[in-house]
Amino acid sequence: MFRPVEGSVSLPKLEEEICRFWKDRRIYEKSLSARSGAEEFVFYEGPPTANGLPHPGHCLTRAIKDLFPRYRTMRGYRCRRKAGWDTHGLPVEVEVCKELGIHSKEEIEAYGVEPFIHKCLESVFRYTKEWEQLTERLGFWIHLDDAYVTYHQSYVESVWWALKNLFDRGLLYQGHKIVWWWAQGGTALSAGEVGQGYREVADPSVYVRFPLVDRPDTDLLVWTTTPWTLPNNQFVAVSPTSDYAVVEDKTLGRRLIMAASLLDAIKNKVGHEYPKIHEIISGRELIGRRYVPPFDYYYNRDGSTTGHLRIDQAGRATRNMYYQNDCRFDEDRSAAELEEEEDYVAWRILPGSFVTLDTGTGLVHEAPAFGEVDYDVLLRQQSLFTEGEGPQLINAVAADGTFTPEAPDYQGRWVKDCDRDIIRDLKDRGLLYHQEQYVHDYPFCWRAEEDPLIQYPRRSWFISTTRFKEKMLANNRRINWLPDHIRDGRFGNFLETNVDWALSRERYWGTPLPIWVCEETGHMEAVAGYDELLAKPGMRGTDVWEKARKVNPNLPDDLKVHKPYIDAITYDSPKAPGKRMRRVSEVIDCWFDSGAMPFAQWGYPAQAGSQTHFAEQFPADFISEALDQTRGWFYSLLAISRLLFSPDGPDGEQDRPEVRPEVEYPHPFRNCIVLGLMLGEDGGKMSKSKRNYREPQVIFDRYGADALRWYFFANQPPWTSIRYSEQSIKECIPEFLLRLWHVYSFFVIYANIDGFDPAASISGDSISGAVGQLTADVLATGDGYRPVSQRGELDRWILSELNRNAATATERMDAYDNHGACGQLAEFVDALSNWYVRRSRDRFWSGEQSTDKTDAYWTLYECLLSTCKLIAPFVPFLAEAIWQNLACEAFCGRAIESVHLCDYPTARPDAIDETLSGRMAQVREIVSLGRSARMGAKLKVRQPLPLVEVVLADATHQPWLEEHVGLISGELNVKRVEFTQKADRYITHTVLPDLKRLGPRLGRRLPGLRKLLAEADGGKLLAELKAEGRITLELPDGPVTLDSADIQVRMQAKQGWAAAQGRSSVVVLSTELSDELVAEGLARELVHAIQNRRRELGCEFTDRIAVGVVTRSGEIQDAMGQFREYIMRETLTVEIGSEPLAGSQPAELKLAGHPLTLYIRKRGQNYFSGNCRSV
RNA sequence: GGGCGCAUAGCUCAGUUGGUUAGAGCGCGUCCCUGAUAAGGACGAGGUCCCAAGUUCGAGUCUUGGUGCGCCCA
Repeated sequence: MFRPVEGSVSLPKLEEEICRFWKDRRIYEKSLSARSGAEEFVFYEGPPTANGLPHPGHCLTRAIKDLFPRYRTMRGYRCRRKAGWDTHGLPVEVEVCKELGIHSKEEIEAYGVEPFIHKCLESVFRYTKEWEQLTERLGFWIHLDDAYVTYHQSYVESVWWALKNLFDRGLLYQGHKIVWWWAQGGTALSAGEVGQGYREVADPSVYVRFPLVDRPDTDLLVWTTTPWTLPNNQFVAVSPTSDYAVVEDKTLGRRLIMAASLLDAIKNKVGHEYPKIHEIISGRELIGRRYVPPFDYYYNRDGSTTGHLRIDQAGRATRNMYYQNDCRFDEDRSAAELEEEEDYVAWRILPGSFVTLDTGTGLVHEAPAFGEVDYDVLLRQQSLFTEGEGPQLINAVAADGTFTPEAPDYQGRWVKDCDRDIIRDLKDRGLLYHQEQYVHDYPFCWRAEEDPLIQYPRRSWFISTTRFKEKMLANNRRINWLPDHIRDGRFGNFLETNVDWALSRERYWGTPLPIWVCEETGHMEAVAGYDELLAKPGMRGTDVWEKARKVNPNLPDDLKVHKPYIDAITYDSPKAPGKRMRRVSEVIDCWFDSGAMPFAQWGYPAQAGSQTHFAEQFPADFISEALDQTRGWFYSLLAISRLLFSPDGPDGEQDRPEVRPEVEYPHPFRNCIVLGLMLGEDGGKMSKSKRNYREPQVIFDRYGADALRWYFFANQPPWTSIRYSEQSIKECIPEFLLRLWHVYSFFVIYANIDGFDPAASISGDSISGAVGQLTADVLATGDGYRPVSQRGELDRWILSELNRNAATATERMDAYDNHGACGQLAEFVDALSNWYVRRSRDRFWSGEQSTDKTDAYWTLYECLLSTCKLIAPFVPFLAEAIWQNLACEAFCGRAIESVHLCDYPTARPDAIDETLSGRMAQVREIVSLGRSARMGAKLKVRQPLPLVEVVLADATHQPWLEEHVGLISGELNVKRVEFTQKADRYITHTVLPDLKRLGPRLGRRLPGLRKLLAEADGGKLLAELKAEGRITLELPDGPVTLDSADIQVRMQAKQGWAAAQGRSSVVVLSTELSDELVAEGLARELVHAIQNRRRELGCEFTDRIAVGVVTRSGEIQDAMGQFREYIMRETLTVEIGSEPLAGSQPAELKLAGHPLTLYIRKRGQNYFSGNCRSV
């Protein structure tokens, strides 16, 4: 006996029970231990931050992260899943600041760094409980107890190890980074914060003359909207591919150079006459020309300074780089001359691909200190000179936003306030050509609304990633990205434009940058561990941590490697006796933390066992996150891995520290599913305040986790940006989950009625009686189990479908295509429910215990068991629920205790019968057409018809079909099915060309042939083809000969028949009704009415009834007479009469227009026993 | 401004190497079934495959341009 299945199932309730079951029985752990020694399938968890509540997007990520490990485990791999938490970073600090009602760094320092990071720590784990609950409820199996945590000492030390490696190899260096700077607050703002503060403002827009050095009568006309940056001018950039005009300004009496296309616009603005254009020259020709900048603070000193140019490997001096690959070389110089080759360091014209010609003059003022693009220009220039001889960054502005003594005229004044005076000064000196207001968006501090931000250089630490660009690209090319356009698109492009990784952050809550500097000499050392630090000579400062610990004994030990405690630790400088080594103040970008997880999750290399763990779990086979991680985690993983774990370093690296393991590309991940972003129900961004999505917990409570999972997996490929839809989640239930559930419930009902009990006859192994996974081999030992080849067509067909689907689902899942796999599974469940069970119902109802019936049970049982396994990775709860009943409970614990410990079903090729699939598809088409024809003729299925005639386009399967007309006649309620070849009375034939074949052969003659065939008499052509084996058609440009493979025949039903046409057949109904057929139809109507009444009266399946039908209709009386037994059998009627029944409520009805009164009375159940159908 | 992606039925989405009649679910309409039953099923209506040009015998599919939307970066 199987445990009876409740008809209306509450999936959420069921799932919660299964959650408990998995936990109690430690099924996840068992799924791992069962695979000990097996090949590893390596999964990396990208660590989420638990300082906010999880939303539906996180559910998608976590669902996908669960699916493939589950699947691979069932496929025989061992897949460890270590959870992780990202704990550092600015977002955490911002949350805490919000909480404390503070904002600036000064306020944080006033509050105290120590209590501040305690708050950060608290905040990071605020929602851990919610995250863990969600993880478990969603069925995401992962080791939460064993999670790696980025602030833990072992993790931090692992990150330090990596940084020390980079530092010692010269790949970690200090440089400048241009940031959006809030001068009044003394802090840089993150991109997100800057984005919030844009406002439209009017700034001065000035056109300034920069005289050329070699042509003192000619000026560059330069445009800028930040006059205050002019004292720091270092270069002028032009567009090398555009034309520039040299014009005479009559009013001024000088020549001006400006973009040719802007000439008119400028002339109109200024109102000057330009009587003559002297010359049109390309921007390229301007490059290298020197000019005199408007302020001489630096020019006085360095205006004539030159530096040696760098000699490249080909022995060429490179100067004035136009573009990356478009340099000017001095080819005809000798080596000695090249060594001497020099150029002026600054105040030259340079190429700039960023120069646009929509506004301004086409000549752009460059002040590298105050613009990111400008700064890149400086870096590029520096790279052209021998180390140390190129242009240096000049900066006459202090961090508080005031001019330094280097600009004595404006010293001590806020830069923006100086705009007016600078303009006046230019005017006085005659350099100002034109001035106006320029309205544009400019960022302000989101906290102090009156403070404009400025771009400003800050000392910062960088990792030399650009030196690995080609190597990262090579690695990237080997990664299997899904969708694959990420590889060469978004991610590849990002790598192509790689800039050195700005690693340091002037913040508080993060992994401290492990670099100690000598206070005297500036000598620097990287430290890879806390113990290493303690062992340094003259180490002092651990007392700060010890004191804190005494005050608060609950402080986690891990905090000691964080600010402010780590900052207190100093040691003796090896370079200057008596001086101290002190840590730099910065923490690092938290993306470095998460990108280090492949090794840092194990505390590699210091932690015991980490070497082995790392070697076994690197690289990952599979990772998945959403698209927004392209420049985040995906990049940090790849960059760090490439810098550390490949044998070849950057060009020129020598004596590189040994690192193991060194791994072939791709690493650190081989397959990566990039998930689409999830939108709210309204198509907008998901937002808590807009309430445009339903919280995951509500979804779990209403529909369950399987519904949500199936919605994610089956509705679209995972990289689609989906619009989250509660309705769609809900619909997954009837479309898939409930459909399967009903098949399962149907099986259990009838198996119990018929006493189908596989456990009774399957003994399992001789000692324990274990039956394991109840594979087909095990089932084959059961009573009455017959080889599939001996069973009927329907059974063979569904088992063929089962195996076909197992094969395809496996193939799809191996290719990381969950959407394709789900399509297959849904199709199978549909076939099982809507064709196999539907067409087999009679077999299960039949009274006697026949072989055919037993076959049906074994077939359906096997299908259900295999389906459980097939769907287990997708909808683990439903799969488990069915498995528990059909396998575990039925076999009283002799079966394997969870479906998730089973092997994924593999297809048995011998069970797949493609021919049978094709035939059954044809049967289903015929039935569908038959129904369509019935609809057209308004003949309901209850009315039996004498005959249906089927015209097949291709008679190959006809003999088989003739043997299986029962499927058709049963479904269509017709007495006879005939296949006819002489179908001319019903149909006309159209002959169509096979385009795929004829297209290449006929080319442009094809349209002519198509026209000819469309107009021809199809029947005649076919007759000719049959007689001759080919047909020849006369086209205007010559004859064309076609054989049977060149054409396709389409049939069309003629008017006047109850017919319907499909791709391969036409179905014609015979609509002549004999009296007997009409009577039978009436009998079925009566059965229908009685059954309805039974339901209304609340009869059980097995209840027997007495029926009274009172009617004056002779037709109904006749039908009752003729089909008395049929009616009684179908409705479990033990007495039927034409009189009212005492004590029963009469029901007034109309049957096909005939009025009648129906009386029904329940009878005792003890008349019969056993199967209610076997009357 | 640059990069990437998306645009197919009222809605949410599929659409395999270009091929004859572009599909599914929901919703809608008509109906069937009523012993899987607070389910299930069939049939039908509904499409300028965003627009334009090109390649081709043939384009939802390939190319180019445009429009709209999204994301990332400036």
